[in-house]
Amino acid sequence: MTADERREQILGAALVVFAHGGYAGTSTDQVAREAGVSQPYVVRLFGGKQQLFAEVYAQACQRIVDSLGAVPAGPKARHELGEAYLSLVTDRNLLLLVMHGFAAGSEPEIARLARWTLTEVFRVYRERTGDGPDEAKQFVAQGILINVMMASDARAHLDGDADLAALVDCTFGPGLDSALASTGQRPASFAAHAVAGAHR
Amino acid sequence: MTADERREQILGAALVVFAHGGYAGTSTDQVAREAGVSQPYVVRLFGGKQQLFAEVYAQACQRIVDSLGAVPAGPKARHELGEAYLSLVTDRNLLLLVMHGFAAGSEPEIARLARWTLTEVFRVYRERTGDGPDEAKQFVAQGILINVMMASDARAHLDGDADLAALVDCTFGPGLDSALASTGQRPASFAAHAVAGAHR
DNA sequence: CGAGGTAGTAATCGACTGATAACCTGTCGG
DNA sequence: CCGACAGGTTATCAGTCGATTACTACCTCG
Repeated sequence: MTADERREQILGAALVVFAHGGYAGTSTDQVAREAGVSQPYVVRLFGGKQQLFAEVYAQACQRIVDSLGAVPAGPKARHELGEAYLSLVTDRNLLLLVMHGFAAGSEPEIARLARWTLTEVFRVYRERTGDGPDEAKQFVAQGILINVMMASDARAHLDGDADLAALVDCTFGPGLDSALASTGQRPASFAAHAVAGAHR
Repeated sequence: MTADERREQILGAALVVFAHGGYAGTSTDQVAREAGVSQPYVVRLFGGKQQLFAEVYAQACQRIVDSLGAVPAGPKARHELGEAYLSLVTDRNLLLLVMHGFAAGSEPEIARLARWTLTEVFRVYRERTGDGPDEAKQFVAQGILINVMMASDARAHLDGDADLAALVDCTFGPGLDSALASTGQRPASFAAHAVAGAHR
C-alpha cells in the first residue's frame, strides 16, 4: 500500500477514535490499532500526535463546508442546506469530533478551524439563500443544537421525560427520520471518498 | 481549614483547570497545584479523578439551571433570561467546562447531566415566558451558539473577516458589551460564592 | 546480481499520571 | 498529660504514553 493510501486510512481510523475520546483522551496506539498498523508508524507518518489531530480535524471541517457548499443557490436552497446538514450529522464520529474541537479553545489552531467552519457555514447559507444575517445565524445555531443533542444521545433517552421529548421533536424537524434511517456509524463510502481525495 | 471548605476550594480550582484541558487533558496534580494542596489529598478527598470531574461538572450545570431558575415569570422574563445567560457565560471557565461535557458523549454520566441541563433550560424558559416549544428551542440554540463563539474566542478574531464579524454581531445582541465589560477570567466573587455555598 | 528507496515493525526509553501507604501535626476532651 | 481524630504531606509505585532508534522485507532499475 502506498504511503498516501495509508495516510488516508489512518486519518479515517483517527476520526473514529478521536471522536470517541477527544485529543487528550486518545493514544496514538489506539489510532494505530484501529488502522491496523504499528504505533511508531503513525507517529512518523504525521510527525506527531498534534499534527495528526490537526489534520483529522481540518479534514472534518472541510467535509462539512464542502458538503454545504455543493448546494446550489435558488429557492430550494433553504431546504436543501438543512437536508445536507442532517445527512452530515448522520456520521456520529464527524459530529463528536467537531464538538471536541469546539471545546478545545485552548489550542489556537483548532479554535481557528472552528471559527472558520462556523463562518463558512454562515456565509454559504446567506449566499445560497439570499437570507439576512439573522436567518443565517439561526441556521448555524440550530445546527450546533443538533450536534449537541446527537452528541449527548438525546434521542435514546426520551423515556418518561416529556420536556426532552418536546425539545428533540422541534429540534429535528420533519424529514429527520428519513435522514437518520441509515445511521451506520461509519458510512461505507467514506474510506473510498477519502482515498479518492488523495492527491496523486 | 475544614474539609468542606477545602472541598469547595478544590472544586473551584478544578473548574479552572478542567475548563482549560478537559477531563483527560488535565492531571489531578494540576488541580492540586491550582488549589494549593498536595495531589494525593485531592484524590483522597474525592475518591478519584472521575468522581472529582463529575462533581465539578454537576456543580457547573446546577449553577446554570439555578441562575436561570431565579428569573421570575412575567412579561419581562424573556429579556431577563437572556441577560441571565449572558451574565453566566461571562465566566469563561464555566462555559468551556460545559462545552467539554457536551463533547464527552462517551461518558454516560456526563452525557446525562448535559441532557438534563438542556432540558431544564428549555423547560424553565417555557414556564417563565409562556412561549411555545419553538421559541424555547431557539433560546437554547442561541445559548449554545454563544457558548461556541466564546469558546473559540471569536470576538478576538474579527480582524478582516467581515462574515465572522456579522455572525458575532447578530449572535450577541445589544446589551452584550455591558454584560461582558467585566470579562475577568475568574470573577473575584466566585471563590467567595463557592465557599459560602458550602453547607455548614 | 546489487544498490537504493519505500513501507513498515520491534524494542526501548524517559516522562508523566493516578493511586496507595505510611507518616506527620495540631487540637481538644477527660 | 494523653489518646484520638481531623487535616494534610512525603515517598513511592505500577502503568501508560509519545517518541526515537535501529532494524527488516520488498520492490525496482541498471
